[in-house]
Amino acid sequence: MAKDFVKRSENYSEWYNELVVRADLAENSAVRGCMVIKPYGYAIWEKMHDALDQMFKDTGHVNAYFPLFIPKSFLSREAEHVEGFAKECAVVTHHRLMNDPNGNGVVVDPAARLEEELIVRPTSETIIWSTYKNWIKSYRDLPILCNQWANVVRWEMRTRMFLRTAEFLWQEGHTAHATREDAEAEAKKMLDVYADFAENWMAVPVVKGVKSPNERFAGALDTYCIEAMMQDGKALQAGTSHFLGQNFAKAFEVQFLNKENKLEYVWATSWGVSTRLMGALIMTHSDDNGLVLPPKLAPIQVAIVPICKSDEQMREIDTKVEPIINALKAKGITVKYDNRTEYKPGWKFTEYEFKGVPVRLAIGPRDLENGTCEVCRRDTLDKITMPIEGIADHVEQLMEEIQANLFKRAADFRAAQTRKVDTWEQFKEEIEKGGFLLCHWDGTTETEERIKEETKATIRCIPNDAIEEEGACIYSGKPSHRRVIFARSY
RNA sequence: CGGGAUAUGGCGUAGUCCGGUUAGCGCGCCUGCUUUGGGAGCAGGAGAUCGCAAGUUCGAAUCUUGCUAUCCCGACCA
Repeated sequence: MAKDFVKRSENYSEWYNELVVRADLAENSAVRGCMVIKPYGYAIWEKMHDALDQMFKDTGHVNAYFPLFIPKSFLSREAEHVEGFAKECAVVTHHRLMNDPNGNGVVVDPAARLEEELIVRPTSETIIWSTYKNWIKSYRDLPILCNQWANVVRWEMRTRMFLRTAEFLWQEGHTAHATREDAEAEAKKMLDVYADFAENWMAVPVVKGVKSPNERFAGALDTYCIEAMMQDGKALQAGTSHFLGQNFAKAFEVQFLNKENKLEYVWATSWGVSTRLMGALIMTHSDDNGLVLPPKLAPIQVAIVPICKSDEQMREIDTKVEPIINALKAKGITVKYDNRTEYKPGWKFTEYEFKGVPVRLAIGPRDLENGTCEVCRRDTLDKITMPIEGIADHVEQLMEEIQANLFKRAADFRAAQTRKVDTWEQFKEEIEKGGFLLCHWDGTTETEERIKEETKATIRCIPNDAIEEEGACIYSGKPSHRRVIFARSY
C-alpha cells in the first residue's frame, strides 16, 4: 500500500496528477505548460513508439522529417486550418539576442527581426504539402505514404501532464493519393491500425467512429477517431485520422497528371497519436495502489525481490535467482532483479506495485528451504507460492493472462457505463453519472452546441457500428437514423 | 483576457492577524549501528539571502507599496 496516496473515488484528477509524479513518469518543468518526461515514463512511450512504428511500416509507410518552423504565410493558405490553430501558435519573431545596454543580462536584439515570422508547428500539414508540391508531378509519384515522429507546440491555456501540454510528442502521417477512394481507404485503414494498437498493446478498448462536423479537424472533410472511456466515466480521444479531400492540394497547388494526361488535384490524409496515449493508458488501468501497466508496454515486466537476513543468504539467493533471470530473458521477458540492501523488501513491493510492474517474484529463506518462490500479479494483487521449477513458463503465461484481463476489465467497465438514453430529462440526469450515452441526434450543429452549453457533453463520435434505426433527437425531437455517443470528455 | 488565492531548505508545511532569542516540524538526503516475508528503529549530521525591489522601524518572514511567478475557477483545446 502506498502511503498518503489519494484514492480515485476521493479526487480523481488529484489521483491522476499525483500518480504521474510518484510513478516517476513525468514532472513539471521550468517552462509553463511543458513537462519533463522522465526515463520511466519515456520507456513506456518508447515501447508505444516502437510498436506503432512497426505497424506503420507493415502498412507501407516510411518515416521522414519536416521542419519545426513553418513560415507564417503557409498557415493561412488553408482558411479553416488557420482558423483552427491561429489562437494557439508560438511565433518566432527574432533570431538574435544581445547584451542589455542597461546591464540586465541578454535581451532580444531589435535589429534581428525576421523578415517573415515563423510559427512553431502545431501540426505539419502546411509545411508538408508545400513540400509535396515538388514531389508530385505524375500519377506514378503516388501514393506518398510518409510519417514523422516529432514534437509540436499548441499554446494551451490549461494544461495537464500527458493529457494536454503546450509541447507534446506525437507521430503524424501525411499521405497523398490519386483518388478520393484511395485517400478515404487510407484514413480508415490507419484508424484500424490505431484501434488495433489501443486494444492489443495498450489493452484499452476503443470505439471507432467519425466526428460530427463540429468536432472535425480544421481543414478536413472527415475526421475518424478512436474514443476510450476513462475510469471516471469521461471520454478521451485517443487517436484521429483525417480525410482531407483536396483542401491542402488546392491550397498548395499540388496537381498531378493522370493516365489520361489531365491535371488533377491530389487527395490527402493525415493521422496522429500523441503522448496523450500515456494519459489514456494510466487512466484506464491504474488503481489506488498506483500505476497498472499491460505487460506488452511495461518497461519492467518482472521484478524479483530477495528477502534475506545476512550477506551470506543474499549470495545464496543471487545464485538461486540467476537461472530464473536467464530463463525469463530467454523468453524475451524484461526482468529487474533488485538486490539493493538499502531498501527493505516491503519498500520494494510497494515501489514496483506503484510503478505498475505486472509481475513480482519474491524469494526468501522459506523459499530457499522449499525450492519455491512467491508470485504476485499486479492486476489482481493475487499472491501464490509455487515451485521455482517451471516458473518461467508460468510467468510467460501470466503475461498473457494479465494483458487479456486488463482489456476485459476495461471493456466490462465501459459496457457497464454505456447506456441508451431517449429523453432529454433522462439525459440531463444520466450525464451527471458519467459514461457514454447512446442517443439520437438530429445531425445539426445547433443542437450539438445547445447540448454542450447545457450539459458540457459533446458528441464523441458517430460509431462505425451504429445500428440503423429510426428515432427522435434527444433534444429537438426531429427524426434521426442512428444513435451517436455523447459524453463529457478530456 | 476576466474572477479568486498563494509564494518559507529538494518536497510538504508552522510561524504572518498582534514585528522582538539561533525561523519550528514531517518526508527526503548524508554518516554509523541494529534491521530485512508489505514503505524499519535509534543516534548523529548537512541543507533557507523567508519570490524580487523599495519603504516604515532600534528591529521585518511578519506592516506598506510596486513588481514577478505559480495555482485554482471561467472562455479555448489532441
